[in-house]
Formats: sequence, structure tokens, C-alpha cells
Amino acid sequence: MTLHKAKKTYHHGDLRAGLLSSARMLLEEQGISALGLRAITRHAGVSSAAATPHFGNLMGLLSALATVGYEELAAALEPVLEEGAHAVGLVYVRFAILNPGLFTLMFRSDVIDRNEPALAAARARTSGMLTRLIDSLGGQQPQRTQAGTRAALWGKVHGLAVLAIDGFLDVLLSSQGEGLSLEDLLEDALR
Amino acid sequence: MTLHKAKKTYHHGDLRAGLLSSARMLLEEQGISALGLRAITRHAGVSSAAATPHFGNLMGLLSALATVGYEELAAALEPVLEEGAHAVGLVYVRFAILNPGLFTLMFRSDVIDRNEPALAAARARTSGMLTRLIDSLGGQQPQRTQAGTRAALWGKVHGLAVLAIDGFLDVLLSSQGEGLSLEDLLEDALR
DNA sequence: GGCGTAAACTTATCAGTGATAAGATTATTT
DNA sequence: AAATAATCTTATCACTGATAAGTTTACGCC
Repeated sequence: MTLHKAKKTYHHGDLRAGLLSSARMLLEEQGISALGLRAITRHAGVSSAAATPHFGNLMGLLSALATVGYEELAAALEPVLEEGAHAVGLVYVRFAILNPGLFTLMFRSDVIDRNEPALAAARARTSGMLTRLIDSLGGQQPQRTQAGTRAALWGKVHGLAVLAIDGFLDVLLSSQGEGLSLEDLLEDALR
Repeated sequence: MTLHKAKKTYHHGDLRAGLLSSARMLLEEQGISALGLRAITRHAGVSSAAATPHFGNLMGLLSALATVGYEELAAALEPVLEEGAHAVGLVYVRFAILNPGLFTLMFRSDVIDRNEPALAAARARTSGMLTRLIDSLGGQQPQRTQAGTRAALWGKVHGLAVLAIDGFLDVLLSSQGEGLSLEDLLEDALR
């Protein structure tokens, strides 16, 4: 009787997860502008005020969704951390391409609250992984250029992700080499 | 009599420029979320419907503001185009740091309309300058890696700009070398 | 020079948004 | 079993961007 999702009850299981799932679906299918409180709750089959006990307000909900993003990104990066910057960069950009809406949301500080404890924690964990990786590279450089090297690497990876989401890399691809896939381009760019 | 700005008249000079100026001030001082139609028109001392004849709607106004951004960026890049990628990258990132709100707006496709003719033209002009510059570099490379090199360079510069706006570079700076300025860091990173 | 048309701007109003207080329903604790 | 607390709904509020209708000014034309 008790199915996985008991939809009929007044309290239906965990609305928190349901709202996050609805928000994510709307985000990836219709973009960030579709992330209204009413749209999300309507998609979850619930009244527009039902999100309040779980998230407080819309920004709280979107911050929780961004938290999921940081956690998933960390989970994707962790297995390849030992393989070096090239592999990590590839996974980073791939994550952005596969979850463009979520990735974009994670950096929209006007819509999410970066002081939210859970979000700040997930963010710190993820960026700590990257910082440690970057620190392990080129340790024998003169100290003056170390920070520059880190910034360059980080900037390149993040910039490629943003450009890929915005479709600039496809422009680069189609304008020139024909037999080149996006994966190949990233391989070369991250070398 | 006819001063530069005749404020008292019913039609006051060019409201179009006045609204763009108000929007820009609000943008840089209070962030993108302060860019409401009512806030902008109120700041310009005009009714909330006064923007309609000039811009159609809010998205039209913000698209025009982003157009200004692309034009200013192009004007800043043009004088250093001959000096190579390093100088151009530096100017690019400096522009982002000096106009963080405007730079961010230029890439927020949910708030501006990229099909707006003037915006599309300014955008094409600016990115054409960068494309030509990138094409002039490393022409003797094997063609397979050419697109990769372009993407890497473009990604690095744009990524550094985004990271700088988000404050990540300051984190990198303060966590390590003390006697390093942001300019020095960018110098090294863009090498 | 005056008239008529078009443009700029205001006022008033509308549907839609996120937030919230108050009430109804179910879980949980004792 | 009763009491308390949590979840969810309903109703409402202030606010937003858009728009139609009306008012004021500019401008081309005779």
C-alpha cells in the first residue's frame, strides 16, 4: 500500500526534497527566470505558502538548491583529484555543461544567500578541494608567480565553463575545424 | 537660457540617456537586483511609465545599458589591440573590475535580450575584435590545437574577470603573498 | 503664424509576485 | 488519550512591470 511516494496525504513525505526536485526541473528546462515561488510550488502540487516552513523564503529555497549543486560538483571532482589538474578541469567543465542552470545558479549571488550556513559549508568544501589541488601543483615555482599561476588555472577552467554554457565554444568550433568535438576542444584547451 | 539640461520642461531633453545613467548608477551602487523599472524611473525623477516610449519594457532598457557596456569595452580594448594578448587581457579584466555591475549585466541573458539589434551589433563588434586578435596569435600551430588555444586564452581572461568580481582573487591574494597587489597577480596570471 | 499630427510623459489600473497571519489538518510526545 | 507541535491551506497585503487613456509639448506643413 504505502508506495514510495504517498501523494494523497496532507503531509506528503518530504516536501523539502520534492520542492528542490521541482525547482531543479524547472531550472534546467526553462531557465533561472522560471524559478518563481509559485511556479515551483505549483509544479510540486502544493500551495504557494507550503515552502515557508522548510526554506523560509524563495532565496532560502534557491540557496538550498545551489547547495545541492556544490555537493554534486564536489562528488564529481573527488574521484579524479589524484589525476591532476587536467582531469579535474575536464570534470569541472563537464559538470557545467551537463547542469548549466544549476551551475549558473551557484554563482548568482543576487538570488542565493551565500551566508546560508549549509551553502557556505558546501562551498567551502568544494573550493577547498580545488585550492588543495592547485597548491599541490608547481610548488617549486618562485613564490611571486605562484598566486598568478593558481589564478590563471582557476580562471581558465571556470572561464571555459562559463563560455561553454553561453555557447561561445560552439561558435569557436563551428567557425573553424569541422571534425572537432567539444570534448576534443576542451582537451586541447585544458592542456 | 537653454542650459545643457533643461530640467523643468515636460519633455526634458533626452530622457533616454537620463534613464540609462540612472540605471547605471543604481546598478553599480546597489547591484542588479536594484534595477527595477520603478526604481530607475524614480531615480530619474519621472513617472514609472515614462520609459516605455524609449525602451518598450524593462528588458529593453537593460539591453540598451548592456549595449553601452559592450561599446565601452570595445573602446577600451581598441587602443591596445596591437600590443598583443597580454595587454588586451589586462584591459579586459580591468574593465570588469572597474564596472562590475555593468560587466555582469552584459552576460545575464535572462535579463537582457540578446536579439536586440543594437545589442547584437555591439556584441558582435566587440567579440570580433577579440576573435581577430586571437586568430593573429600562434598561426603556425597545428590546426587541431588552434581552436583549443583560442578557447584557453579566451576562457582564462574571462574567467579571471568573473573570479575577480566575485572576490576570489582577493582571497587568493590575502591567503598567500602579502606584498602582492591585484595588478601584479593579474600580470602574472596573464603571462 | 497657426493648425494638425505625432511624440513624450502622466495617471490610473490590471494581473501577477513573494511574504505572512490565521486557520485547518496531521504527527509526535507524554 | 490528550496536548503540543509541525505541516500545509486559505486569504490577504504591499509591490512589481505592463498598458490603455488622457494630457502636454514638439514639429512638419500650409
